[in-house]
Order: sequence, then C-alpha cells, then structure tokens
Amino acid sequence: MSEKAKRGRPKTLNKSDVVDIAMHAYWQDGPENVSLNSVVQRAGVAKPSIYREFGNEDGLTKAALAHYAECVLTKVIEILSSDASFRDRINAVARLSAEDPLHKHGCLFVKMRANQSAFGETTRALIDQMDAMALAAFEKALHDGLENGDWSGNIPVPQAAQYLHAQIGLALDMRARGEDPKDVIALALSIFKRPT
Amino acid sequence: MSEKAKRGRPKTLNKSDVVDIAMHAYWQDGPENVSLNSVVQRAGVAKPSIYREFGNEDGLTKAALAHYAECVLTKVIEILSSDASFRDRINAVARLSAEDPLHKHGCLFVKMRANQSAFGETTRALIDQMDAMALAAFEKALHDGLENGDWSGNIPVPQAAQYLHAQIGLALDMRARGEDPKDVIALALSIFKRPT
DNA sequence: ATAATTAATTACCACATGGTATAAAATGTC
DNA sequence: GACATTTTATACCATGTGGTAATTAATTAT
Repeated sequence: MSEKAKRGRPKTLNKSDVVDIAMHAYWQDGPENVSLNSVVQRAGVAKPSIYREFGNEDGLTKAALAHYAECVLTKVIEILSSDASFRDRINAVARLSAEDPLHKHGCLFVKMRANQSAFGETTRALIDQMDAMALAAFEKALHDGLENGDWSGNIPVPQAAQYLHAQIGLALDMRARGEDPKDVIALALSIFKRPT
Repeated sequence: MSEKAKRGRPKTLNKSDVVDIAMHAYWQDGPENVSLNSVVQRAGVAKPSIYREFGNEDGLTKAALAHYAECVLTKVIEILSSDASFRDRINAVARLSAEDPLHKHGCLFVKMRANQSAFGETTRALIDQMDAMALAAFEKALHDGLENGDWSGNIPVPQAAQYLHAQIGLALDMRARGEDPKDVIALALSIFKRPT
C-alpha cells in the first residue's frame, strides 16, 4: 500500500514484471516446456529472489495463472455478463477465442487444466476455482437469455452451460494445436439457433 | 519370421510385453508423467535392453502408440467403416469414447497429440499419420451416409468430418479429466439429426 | 561510524532424466 | 575346451530440475 522507505537494501526485482514474463512464457510455450530455471533466465533475475517472492514453483505458477485471470479471463466474463443479447454474447466470446490473435497460442487456463497433475496444490485449487467461475458465467448468460426471451431454452441450463464451456475450451485447444476452430465452433453453436 | 536357434545368449526380454506395459503406463498416467526409467522399472527389464530394442525414447513412445493404434484405434475405424447406418455408426463411436470403460482414462492418441512437442520425430510423425487416418475414416462414414441416404448432408463433408473428429476428441479429453462427456457429446451430435 | 536489516549474487545440493560403457553370463560353432 | 557371439546386469555419465546456504552489497537506524 504505502511506499514508506524500508530498511534494508532496496529491491531491484519488479514482482509484477516477473509474473507477466512467467505468464507469457507459460502461455506461449506451454507450461510443460517452461521450467522455473528458464523463467529465472527470461526475467533476468536471481533464483533466490523468485523464491523469496513466490515461495516455490507452485507459488509462481499460481501467480502467473492469477495474472492471466485478471488479464484475459475477466474479459470473457465481462462479455458474458454484458447487456447485449444472448446471441451477441456467445458470438463475441466465440470470436474472441476462435479468431482473436490474443489467443493465437490458445489459452493458458485450458493448457494448465489439461495437466493439473503437473502443478502444486495452490495452483490446482486456482484452476478449479477458475473453472467454476467460467461455468457460472455461462450459466448466468443462459439465464439472462431465458429472462430476456432471446434464447429458446430448448436445453436445460446446466447442460447448456457445460456444453458452451466445453466447446469454447475445445476451440482454444485447437488454436493451441495450430488448427482453425472457426468452422467447428460455428457448427457447435448452431444448436442454439433453432429448437431441437 | 523363422525361429532358428541363434548364436548368443538367449533373450529373456519379450518386446511385445514391454510395449504393452509402456502403452498402458502412458495411457493411464499420461505420457508426461511416465519416464523411460519408470517404464524400465515397471517392465522389470534392464535399461540397455530397452535401448537395444527401441533405439531411444522416441522409438519406445512410437512403438507404444503404434500398439495403441492396433489395439483400440482400429476398432473405431472398423465401426466407422461398418455397413450399419450412419446414425448407428456415429452413435457407436460416441458411446465407445464417451461411456466405454476402455476409455476410462481417455485416449492415448489424444493425450499425445495434445503434447506433440514433448516427443521425438518419429512419434510426432505417427501422431500426424493417425490423425489423418481418423479424419479420413470420419469422411468416409459421411460419404457413405450421403450415398445410402441416411444422412441429410446438410453440412459439407470436410467440415462435418473435422467437427466429428474434434467432438470425439473433446469427449475423450473430458474423460481423461474425470468429467462425464455424455451430455456434451449428445448435444454436439444433435446437429446431424435435423436439417439446419 | 557502527550496527541492523534487507536484497542480490554466487555457488552449491540432492535427485531424476535420457543415454552408455563395460563386464559378466549364456548360448552355438569349431 | 577355446572362441565368437549375443544378451543381460551393474555401474556410470552429463545435463537439467526444484530448492537452498552463504556471502556480499546497499540501505536505514542508532
């Protein structure tokens, strides 16, 4: 909070810079291919500094994922919570995940969720939490669509939310693989257009 | 071929046993979590024996994936090439991947494709080859459906094949995560039921 | 000035990984 | 029996990993 002059040697390490570098490294190259050592190297800092700030690797991966949540996942949830029509909302999130260059390398959250076992407790807990958040955002958008009458409600909300969540995750997975998910996501979302 | 008495010390290592053990290890625990050393341990053989039979780790992972192709992927392709109706074929492969206990831990091919970068050249080549094979099998089933008149053909075949491929992969991915893909796959395949 | 405190730097540790050199055991050939 | 051959078994190597001890540098408080 306040920046009162502290007592010892002033720190040259900028924590938020390190987190940002770590996030982009994990995001771009995949968490499996980025060691703590390589983050140290990319950030140009000393390893003990990392351990002082984050405790251990679990703390670093958690911080990187939390930063990702702030940076990009918030946007998705904002879109799903906007006051646009249901169709506009899901089209926007579909375009964001399937076409936006921001997700050229896929989604860090999706990548980490695919390998939960590779992470520590706190990171896994955050993954679960973000998963639940995203699912809840989809459910809310569906409920809004029902209320506003711009979704037919031909599918029970919980199933529809799980379906949307899974399809967006699939699109982001395909982008990470270098495939173009445009056609797939278009077909997948077509079930919301006409009653079944 | 022939089993003429060879000259040196008789080998106690059964190559096909090792491949089977490796395949199940990769399949169940995920290729990322199974080191070559652990395969050596599980198979109860010496490490140099592995290197004599497979050359390097790339050879071992490739052999395990090839064995997987023989064991389980063949079944999928057989189903898609059967003389049943289009609906019966895709329902069968959907049930196989979404409900059959055989895929309780997901699909080894899908898991390896998700992390191509972790494997050597020959394994990556086999992954690409199997991917193309599966896609071709879906295309064939769709073409048959068109010919036999038991699919409306409301979607261009290439897109429909990519879509089916992606959705089956998604279901297997969900099973690997411990989620139940039943509802998701049912919704995803509903686009083939009625014209859009 | 001197002490106290905090951070940076260097060097290190134990361990696991993929991969190999080397010697011992078990067979057929001569 | 001596020899060549082939597989096994033991031990080892270099490298990379997550994590830490110890020293040095830079600052404030006394």
